[in-house]
Amino acid sequence: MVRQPSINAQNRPPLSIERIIEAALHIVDGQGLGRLTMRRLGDALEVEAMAIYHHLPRGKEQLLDGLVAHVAAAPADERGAAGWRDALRRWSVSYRERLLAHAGVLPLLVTGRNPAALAATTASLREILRRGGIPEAGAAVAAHTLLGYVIGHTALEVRGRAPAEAAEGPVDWDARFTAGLNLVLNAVNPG
Amino acid sequence: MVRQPSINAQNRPPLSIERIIEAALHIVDGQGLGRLTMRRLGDALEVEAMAIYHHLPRGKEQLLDGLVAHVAAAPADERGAAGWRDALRRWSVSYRERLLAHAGVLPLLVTGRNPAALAATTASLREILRRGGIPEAGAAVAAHTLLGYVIGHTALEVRGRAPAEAAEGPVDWDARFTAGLNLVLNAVNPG
DNA sequence: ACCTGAACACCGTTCAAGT
DNA sequence: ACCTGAACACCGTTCAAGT
Repeated sequence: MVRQPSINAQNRPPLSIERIIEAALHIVDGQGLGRLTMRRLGDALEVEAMAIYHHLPRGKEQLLDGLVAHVAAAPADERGAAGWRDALRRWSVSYRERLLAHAGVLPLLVTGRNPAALAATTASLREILRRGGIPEAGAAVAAHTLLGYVIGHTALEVRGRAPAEAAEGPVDWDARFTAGLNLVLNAVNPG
Repeated sequence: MVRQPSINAQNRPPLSIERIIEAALHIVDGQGLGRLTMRRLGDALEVEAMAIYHHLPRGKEQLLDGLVAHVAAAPADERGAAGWRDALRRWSVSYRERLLAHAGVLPLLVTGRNPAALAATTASLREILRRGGIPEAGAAVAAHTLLGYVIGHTALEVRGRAPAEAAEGPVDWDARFTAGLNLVLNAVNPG
């Protein structure tokens, strides 16, 4: 008699850290961070939850670290920038877009978790500033000021898009971000 | 025979929302957000966990909303400010101090949760700007730019204070914050 | 090497009951 | 009115076992 392997086991791509992170991000984007559980993640991957531990020995902590790395550390897009000032602008715009696209992981970003991921982000900003000839001390301040603004303003947007911004009417958040970005870019690089 | 009420029930201050929030904040500050559970909170209040629901019918959601309100919405200290520009500075410094003192609730701040709390915060900033004679449109941008910077930079600090900021040596975060704040304040109010 | 199944110690929350 | 105790449906994780 020919062996008949179990239906689910055949021709399935093997589990990998990449596929796990991808599936987790999909759950967070679609249902929120609170609904990301190991069991649900296992379901999404058509696997028992416990199989995940074989690839992420540190369990859920490692999973969340991976989400932070995936969202925060990937290089922001600055293609086609006209000079380094424009590169700063494009970098900020595309970094904000990614944060908004994965707003569910924002709470993980403001934790001590995975500090290396954000170090990589600031490093890429400092590289742009270095190209502009900004001295090292000023570049360190400029990078944190700009990144701080982008992250903080995005956080305000996430809260502001929720109902009941009593103080003012509905806000055009894209325009608001751009206006603030202009102020910060001018401050970081006057003249 | 004289009635003997149970030992625990006598002369205990009755549970109140204020005492509950206070105890919850104490747990978060001391042990982190992840260790704030209804059962542990009950222990801290010398009460069964289920008693808390009598005061917070919406349960843990309402508890977290209360933490956000307590940390984010309280007015920042600007006493003794020499003019409104100095008031903006003092406001920012004291708001950052409070965020750092309760860094464990930062993740709750970057959620859609309790948007009214942050609306109150921006309103207090706009009041200072109004006193400075800044026109309404500019004040709206300035308030979000400044608050965005303060929140975002504080988030960077929380991550940066964790080990392994590979790119640069140990950072003087107080000085870094002040330097960036100077840039932003200048941008928000040139001249 | 990779995955499963049962088990353990926890969660948040409901609900009937006590005082 | 305020709190308790038992119960329910879930968690993350360990560990022995399967293939």
